[in-house]
Amino acid sequence: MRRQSSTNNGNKEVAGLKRGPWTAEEDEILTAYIQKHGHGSWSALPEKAGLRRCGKSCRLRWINYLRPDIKRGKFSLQEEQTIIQLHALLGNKWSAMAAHLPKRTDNEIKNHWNTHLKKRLIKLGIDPMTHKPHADASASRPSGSNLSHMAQWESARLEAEARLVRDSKHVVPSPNPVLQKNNNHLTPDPSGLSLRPRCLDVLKAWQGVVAAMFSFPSQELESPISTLSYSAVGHTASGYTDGEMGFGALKYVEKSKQSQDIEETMIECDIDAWFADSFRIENYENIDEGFSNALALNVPMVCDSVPDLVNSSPYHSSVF
DNA sequence: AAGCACTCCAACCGCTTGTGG
DNA sequence: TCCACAAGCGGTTGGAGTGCT
Repeated sequence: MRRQSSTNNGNKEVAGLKRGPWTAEEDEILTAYIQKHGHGSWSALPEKAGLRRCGKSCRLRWINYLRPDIKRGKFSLQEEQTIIQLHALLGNKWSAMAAHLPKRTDNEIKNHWNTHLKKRLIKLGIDPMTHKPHADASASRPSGSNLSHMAQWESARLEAEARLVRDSKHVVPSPNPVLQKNNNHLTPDPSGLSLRPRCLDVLKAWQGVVAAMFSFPSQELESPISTLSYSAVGHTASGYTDGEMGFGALKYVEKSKQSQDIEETMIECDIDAWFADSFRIENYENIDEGFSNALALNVPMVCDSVPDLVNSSPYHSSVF
């Protein structure tokens, strides 16, 4: 099943090192060793643990498969929504996205994007890279206006990433020795057990922008498949009254459990409808500009405020 | 049942980045 | 500053699984 390079013999051994699929026995050995000793130096681990694998392979196996805090299986609707939002903001920064999706690995998110979400967007005529309708992209020569928006967007993104890098250097050292060495990285700790890195609060900015875009009456917002209904609250024409980029300007009201259950079933059956509903063409042109503005307004970039996007508040965004 | 086409994802590779001497 | 090594990251792909004819 596994990839075979031209320089090896598939699942056979090269220089005494085994490659290819992991056996249950190998998994057991690796898991037992890490649980007892921690991974320490990955390059030294295989020999210490008695595995005939390279350290890199052990690391990948642990991070992407064996870690006890990994959630496996089907992605929920909320998770998919989050991934799409994050991808629109971050691009192919899978590890950064994984930091916002608890218990999901960058590899898993990447795979899900490439095999499911990307295809659905394409199917709906949305460019998965720009997150804009293909009607715009198909022109292949963006208008001056679009170029301007794209430039603003990219500029804002680069600025945000630079800020992220700066902020990440001030992470409080973790008491976990495993974390200390890597505490200035964007990714979760290698053992994947505790650290949620300081990270860009991009989603909050995004949600603020989206909230601003969808300031029309609630019935227009409501997706036929949404599990929530929204109502504009405290949102004035001149700005936001709650002091947080309009993020709190929309309140969502949970429907009855019964109707929620029914609609969750509908979601399973009509995911494409959700996509279509989520990407209203008429509003798309404003997203990039709005996000730039959000950054210009100095939206607080405190990661801790979004510690757990999926679990803490499933439906932040009025888009979704 | 057999053959084919397609999907999905675990695992690899190569490059980049961080760290220590 | 330079170099070597380790770790992290994103892109890619082989092959098992599944569905269709």
